Amino acid sequence: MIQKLKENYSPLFEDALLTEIEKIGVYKEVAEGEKLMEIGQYVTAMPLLISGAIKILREDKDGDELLLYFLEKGDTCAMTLSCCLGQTKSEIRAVAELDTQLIMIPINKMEEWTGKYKSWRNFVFESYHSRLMEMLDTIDSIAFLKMDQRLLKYLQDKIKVTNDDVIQSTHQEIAYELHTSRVVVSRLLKNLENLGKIKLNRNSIQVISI
Amino acid sequence: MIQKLKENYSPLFEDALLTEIEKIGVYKEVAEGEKLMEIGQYVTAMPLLISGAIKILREDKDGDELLLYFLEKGDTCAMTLSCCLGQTKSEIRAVAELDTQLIMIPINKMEEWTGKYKSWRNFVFESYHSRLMEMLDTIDSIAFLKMDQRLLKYLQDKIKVTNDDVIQSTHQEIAYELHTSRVVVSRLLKNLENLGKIKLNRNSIQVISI
DNA sequence: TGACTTTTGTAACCTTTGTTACTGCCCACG
DNA sequence: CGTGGGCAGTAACAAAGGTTACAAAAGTCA
Repeated sequence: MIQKLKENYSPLFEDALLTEIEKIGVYKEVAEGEKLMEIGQYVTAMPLLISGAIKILREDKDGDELLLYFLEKGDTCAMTLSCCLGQTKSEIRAVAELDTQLIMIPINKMEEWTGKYKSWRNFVFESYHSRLMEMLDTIDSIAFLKMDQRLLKYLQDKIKVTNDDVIQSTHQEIAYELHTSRVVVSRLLKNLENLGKIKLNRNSIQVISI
Repeated sequence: MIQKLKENYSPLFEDALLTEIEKIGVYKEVAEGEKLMEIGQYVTAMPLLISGAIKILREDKDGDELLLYFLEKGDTCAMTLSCCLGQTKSEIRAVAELDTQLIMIPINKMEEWTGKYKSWRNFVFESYHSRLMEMLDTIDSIAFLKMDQRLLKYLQDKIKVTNDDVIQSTHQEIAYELHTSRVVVSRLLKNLENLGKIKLNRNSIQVISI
């Protein structure tokens, strides 16, 4: 664990902090598709990502979903931070997008470390900053873009995060994450295929050039 | 200034911090409609709101606007915080919604105070939390609600922030903030009037019951 | 193989939202 | 007092996206 920790967080954290993380943090692996956090659940630990990716989803009262953003290695979940400190319930759902390795830090260390370690403080602020920027980006997409543009952006984000130009998703799954209907996604994907930007197959989409 | 500061932040901040703020902070008044921050501008100070309200707007590359949320007394701007620490440019526009009193803190104090004062740290985290929650709320609105619901929510937020059930806005101004067209706003407002929820007048909307 | 399920393609239609165009109204100001 | 500019009402139309329905293709499994 300490090995992987250092690979990802070593220039960032001072040694004393790394040692503390090693002592207190709990190493965990989650498989693709596994749920890490559900809406309304109490938050007891915050994750530091070592590898893989986690998608963060929002849901409204009718059960309609929307993908907010992805977390990748070196990231942590600002929502979790936020909820920890406020002792409130989670506002989001977190699902592993890939097989993921992470270290869980119990929340009671949060307050202590933010006082004690400057590097931790910077990390936490940096995380908040990143997440705010990602939320802004999400808002830009849903407010200013039409569905075809949003879909394109979705495909781009997906291949970036999985590092694979073949996307293993059904149209229905994409529709959920963009909060639209399967028929609309199929329609727009077919357009993209006709433009030669993608190649459609059952359960997968090969991205050619977008 | 110290008077007003204490009224709003006294239970929150320890005395030593209040004294520092008094020494270093710059008291400022901005009139309704005045611009406090423009997109792309560098951030050199963060505001602590004493009274009034500030609206935070996002703009896309075509100049289309969207209202993100309001800041009120006791609030500070997490975007500013965020930008300060990262030394980056502002991603948002800030405009006074009402006549507003605030104290500007130079950003170089940020890092120092977050290390030194626990109460400041909590305040900053609390601010990030609030702003993240407001961003989530904004996302919910634009992703899950139809325009009529969004308009209703807009009117509710507006009367809450101004503490006045008469809204002094033109349909065009509302259209900008919701990122839609004037005709659509007029249409939906007329519906609300027919339902007896509001009374329309030139340059103002009287909210009766929503 | 054959029955069944899941996924995708597509047409037809509806609703919501955006656009254009024109009208009348109110108000400020010369 | 009249005229010009900003504001609001409305109709007619266009475009985007959502819904329903159905069929075909692909996979699954007994």
